[in-house]
Amino acid sequence: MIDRMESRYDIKEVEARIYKMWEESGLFNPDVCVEKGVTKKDAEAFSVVLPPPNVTGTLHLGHAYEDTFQDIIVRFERMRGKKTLWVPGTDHAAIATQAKVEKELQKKEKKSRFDLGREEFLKRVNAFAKESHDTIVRQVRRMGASLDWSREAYTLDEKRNRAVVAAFAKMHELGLIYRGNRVVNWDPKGQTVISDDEIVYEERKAKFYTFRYSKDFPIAISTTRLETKVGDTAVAVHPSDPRYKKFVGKEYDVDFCGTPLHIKVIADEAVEKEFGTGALGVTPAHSMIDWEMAQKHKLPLIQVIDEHARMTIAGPLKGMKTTEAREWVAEELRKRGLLEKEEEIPQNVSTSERTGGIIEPLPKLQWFVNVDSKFEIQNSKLQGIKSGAKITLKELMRKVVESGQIKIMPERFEKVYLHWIDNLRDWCISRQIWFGHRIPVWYKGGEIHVGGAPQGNGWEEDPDTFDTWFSSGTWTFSTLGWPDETPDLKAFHPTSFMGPGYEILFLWVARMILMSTSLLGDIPFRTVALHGIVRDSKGQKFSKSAGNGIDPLLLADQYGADAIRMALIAGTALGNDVKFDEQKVKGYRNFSTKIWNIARFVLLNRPADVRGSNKSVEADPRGYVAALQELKKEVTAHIEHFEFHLAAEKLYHYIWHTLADKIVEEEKAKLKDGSEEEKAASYALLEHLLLESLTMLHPFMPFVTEEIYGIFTPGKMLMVERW
RNA sequence: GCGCGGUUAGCUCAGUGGUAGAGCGUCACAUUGACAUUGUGAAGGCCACAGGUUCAAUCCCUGUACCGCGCACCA
Repeated sequence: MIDRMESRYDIKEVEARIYKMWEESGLFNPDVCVEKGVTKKDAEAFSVVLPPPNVTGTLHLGHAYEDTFQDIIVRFERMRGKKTLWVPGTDHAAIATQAKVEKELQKKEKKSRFDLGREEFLKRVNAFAKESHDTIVRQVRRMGASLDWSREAYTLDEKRNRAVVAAFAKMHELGLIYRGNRVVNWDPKGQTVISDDEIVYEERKAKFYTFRYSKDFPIAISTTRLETKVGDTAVAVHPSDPRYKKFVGKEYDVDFCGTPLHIKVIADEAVEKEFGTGALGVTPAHSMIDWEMAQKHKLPLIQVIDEHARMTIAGPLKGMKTTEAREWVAEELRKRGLLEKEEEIPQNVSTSERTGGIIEPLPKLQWFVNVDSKFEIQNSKLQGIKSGAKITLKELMRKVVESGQIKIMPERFEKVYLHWIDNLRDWCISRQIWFGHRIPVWYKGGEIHVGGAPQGNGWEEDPDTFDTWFSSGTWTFSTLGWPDETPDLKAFHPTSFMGPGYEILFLWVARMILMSTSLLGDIPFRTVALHGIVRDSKGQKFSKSAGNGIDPLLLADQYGADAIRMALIAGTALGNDVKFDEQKVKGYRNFSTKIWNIARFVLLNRPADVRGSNKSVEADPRGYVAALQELKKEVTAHIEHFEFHLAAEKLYHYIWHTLADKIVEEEKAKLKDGSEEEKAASYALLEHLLLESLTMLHPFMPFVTEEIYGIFTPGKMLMVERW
C-alpha cells in the first residue's frame, strides 16, 4: 500500500512511465484484453483507424488535437467493455513528401530529381520518410494515444501494396477504371498530373484582352490567355444570342498573328452571354471546359503547349514560355490593330496544392476512375442495394450517406459532401511522380496486363504511380488485412468511427466511401466526426512560412499531455476551428496539480483501518454520491454524442468547484476533530468520489488519473477499469 | 453565381423556447502545512440589426449587414 504522494506532481516523469506501463501491458491490443479477461470474448467490437499522419516531417498541434479527439472515444468505449481496437499508421503522402524532398534537394544541392535518377531519388525520399515516421510516432505516443502498435501500418508497405494492386485490378475488372486521353490538370513544376481536388485557387489580377483573330473575322472574343489562342478550333456563342445567331455553323480560315486557324462557329449553352463579348474562343487542348465542348461538337484538338509550359507551335512562338508568348501575341495584335480592349480583372488561378505550380491543362493519356457509368455491385451489404444491382459510383456514394448508413457529423457537412458529389468528374489516379505505389499495369505491343507482374519477356511496366488518395482510400480495410479474409477484417470492419479534419472530407473521406462500397460492398465506417483546424491565437493557420509553429513535444514536457488535451478539447464544439492559447494549457496544467493535491489530501487522511467504512457511501446522507451518478449520466451522454467539450467542462467544474471547494472543505472539520468512525466515513466518501471522478476524467486526462488511481488501488489499471 | 458557417462579458468561446454561462483577464478581501498558490466575492452583456411566429425568442422563420469558408465560373 502506497501511503504517501510527492508534494509535486512530476508531469514529465509520470507521463513517460505511465505510457510505458500501458504499452507493456499489451492492453491497447483487444486480443490481449480478451486473453487477460479484461474484455469479454463476445463483447461488441469498437474499431477506429487513425487517419495516418503524412510522413512529411512536420508535427503540429493539429495532430495532437486529432489524436486526443479519437483517444477520448476509444478509451471511453474500452472502459465500457467493448472489444476496442485503434489502429495506428502513417501515410507516405506521395506528392506531399516527394515535393518536400525535391525542394530540399534543390535548395541544398541545386539538383532536381531527374539529376539523381529514379532509384537514387527514391532512396532519399524513403530515408526522409523513415525519419519523419519515427518523429511522428513518438509524438503520437507522447499525447497518450491508446493505439495498438502491434498492428501499425504504413500506406506504402508490402501489405498495403497488395491491397492497392488488388483494388486496382478489381475496379478495372468491374469497369470502374479506364485509361483515356483527356485534358488533365498538369503541374509543370511537379511534372505530374493532379486531380481536381488537389487544386488550390489563388486570386490574382490578370489582363483581359478583347480582340479579333483577323480583320475579316466577324466576331470579337475575350481572353486572359492570348497565347493559347493559336490552338483555337472554334468560337462558341450562346444559342439564343441574337448578335451571333447568323454566324452559327459557319467556318472560317483565318491568319492569327501568322498562325493559320480553321475556326467553326458553334452554339453552346455553356457560354455566358454577358461575359466579355459573349463569344468564346474554344481551345480544346488547353481548357477543361473547352475540351468538354469540343467532345460534344466533335472539334479537332491542337496542342500548342508542352509539359514545361512552353509553346510547341511552329513559328516565332516556338519554345517561348506561356507568359512570354502572351506578351508576344498581345504586341502582334496591337501592331495589326486587332486588339480592341485591355482591362484588368481579378482571376482565380489554379495552382497545385503541394508544389504551388500554376496548373496547365493538357491532353494526356492517364488512368481514371469512372464515377458516372453503372457497374454491377458485388457482395453488397448496403441497405437498399442488392448484389448485382447496376449503380454508378456517384449514386453509391450518395446513397450510403442519404440513407444514414454513414453518419457525417456535424450534420452540415453532409450537404457539403453531397454538393461535392454533384460536381464530381472522373478521378484521375495516375501520377508522374516517383514516390508511391506503381500502377500495376504492363504493356507489350498492343497487349495490356493488369495486376501482378506478368509471365514472359518484353513486358514494360507503366512508369506512373498512384494518387496517394487511391491508396489511403483503402485504409479502413487494408489495415485490417484485405484482400485476405482475415479475422480482423471480419471482426472490425466496417469501423465504428473515424475522426479526420474537415479539410480532407473530399480528398479522403469521400474516397474511402467510394472504395469501400465498390470493393467490399460495405461502408468504411458508421460515423465520421469531422473536427476543425487548430490555429494560432490570432486565428492564423500554423505554417512554416508564418513562423508560428508550436512543438507539441516541448509543450507536453512543460505542461503535460493531459493539459494539452484538455486545452484543445474544452470549449471546442465539433467541426469548429480551435484558436490555440498557451494560457489555456497553463490553466489545465493547474488543474492537473489541483487533482494531484485533492488526491494527496485524501491520502493523508487515510485511516489505519479502512475496512467497513464505506457505509457512508451507501447511506449518502447529503446526496453526494447520487449527484455524481447524475453527472456520470450526463458525461456519458455527451461523449456518446461527440460533445467532448461539454463533458470535459462539466468534469472540470465538478472536480474543482464541487469536489475540492465544497465537499473536501466540508470534510476537513470532521477529518480533524471527528471520532475515529467519522474520520473513516469521511475518508471513504472522499475516496469514492475521487476515484469515480478519476474514472470519468480518464479519457480526457489519462496520465494523471491513471497515476493517482494506481496509488489508491495498487495493481489495478484505470485504463481498463469499468466505466 | 450556388451553398455553408459565424456575429453572446475586455479576450477566447460554450449554451438553452421561459428575461444568460465558463476559462482567462480586471478589482476587492482572505490565505503561506492538500494545491507551482489557492479560496471568497465583485464589476462587466438591449446574446449584430430589422421584421415575423409564440403567452414567451439570444435560441424557430424571413430579410439585411459584416466576417470566414467551400464549390462553380474564371472564355
